Amino acid sequence: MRIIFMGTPDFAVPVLESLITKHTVIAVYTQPPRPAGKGYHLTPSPVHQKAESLGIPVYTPKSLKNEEEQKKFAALNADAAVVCAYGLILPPAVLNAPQKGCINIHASLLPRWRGAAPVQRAVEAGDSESGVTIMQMDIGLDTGDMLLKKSCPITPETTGESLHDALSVLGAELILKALEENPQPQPQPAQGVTYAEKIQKDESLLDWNCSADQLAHKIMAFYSYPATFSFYHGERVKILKAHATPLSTDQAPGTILDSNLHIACGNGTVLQIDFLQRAGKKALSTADFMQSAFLKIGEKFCATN
RNA sequence: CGCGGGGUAGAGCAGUCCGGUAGCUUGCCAGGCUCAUAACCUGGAGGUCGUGAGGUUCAAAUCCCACCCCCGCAA
Repeated sequence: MRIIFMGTPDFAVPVLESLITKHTVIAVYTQPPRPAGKGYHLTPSPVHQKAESLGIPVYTPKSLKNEEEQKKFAALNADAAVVCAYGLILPPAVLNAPQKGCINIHASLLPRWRGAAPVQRAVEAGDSESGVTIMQMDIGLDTGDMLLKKSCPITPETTGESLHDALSVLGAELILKALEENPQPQPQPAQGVTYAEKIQKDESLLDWNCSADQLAHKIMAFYSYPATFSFYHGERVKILKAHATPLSTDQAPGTILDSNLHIACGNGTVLQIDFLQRAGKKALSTADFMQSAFLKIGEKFCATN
């Protein structure tokens, strides 16, 4: 089939790679290059870079709301458009242009976690499974009829990053299957709808009054990006990985209980930090980190500097 | 030219301002002791101090120059 691919971040790259093995990708739509990285240089998106290296024409409109872009899109005369974490809203004129419409790869088991950050929200909520849904796009936010679905377990070791990578691969497989098998579209259930809000910057700051379970979920969900953090003697420390323990304590939340970095949390629960990083330093395991005398037992992490 | 921190033993760091024997903690090896709450004692191995037959100097981890790499913020 002649396919237009629309995607932007790393997550979408395996999907593009997968598509070109069975189909003709006639154009790639992606977000315009943005300033990024230490030098603040304009950086093309991961999908942009991959498409260029594959010699596929790349389009980077700021919006698809104007008629001119919509005509350009329609003129490509595609059989279908595959959309994966593109980052722009598709107006009806675009949704209806390809013969088979626009097909979306969404990183959750819909209708749970519609929206921007389904991967992190699933881990943060402590879900025991996540997955990928292939759906026929309609005007709503991730409300289209479902074509295929496949689940993937979430364990205490699952991070936002590891789930992201797993679902990315899963999505790349499923989209081929969907295009090949033409499954019957099924409406999403009305029950069980939740929305995955975009991750806000201030969410990364840990509140030690939460339970160890909640904190562990959030810490793992936010790894490796944007990563959670706390303050210790005014210095910013990223808490990268942790797990809840069955222990309990009467120490104040945030207190460092021992050299294994057991930390007192809300309601006397205890969290163990496994992986952390000082500002400007490398990320270290707890064992390595504690070789320096930086953190002292009995002192505490704070939510402010 | 967005702002900033860093590269010294396997790991984590001090030393750099103010040049003068390469230090600390931990890990590792050997021996001792016989121990809970990071066990302890003694001994030992282990380093081109990111790179440059660079510059300055009697002397450079330290001062100057160029380059490479890692990371925090911000996006």
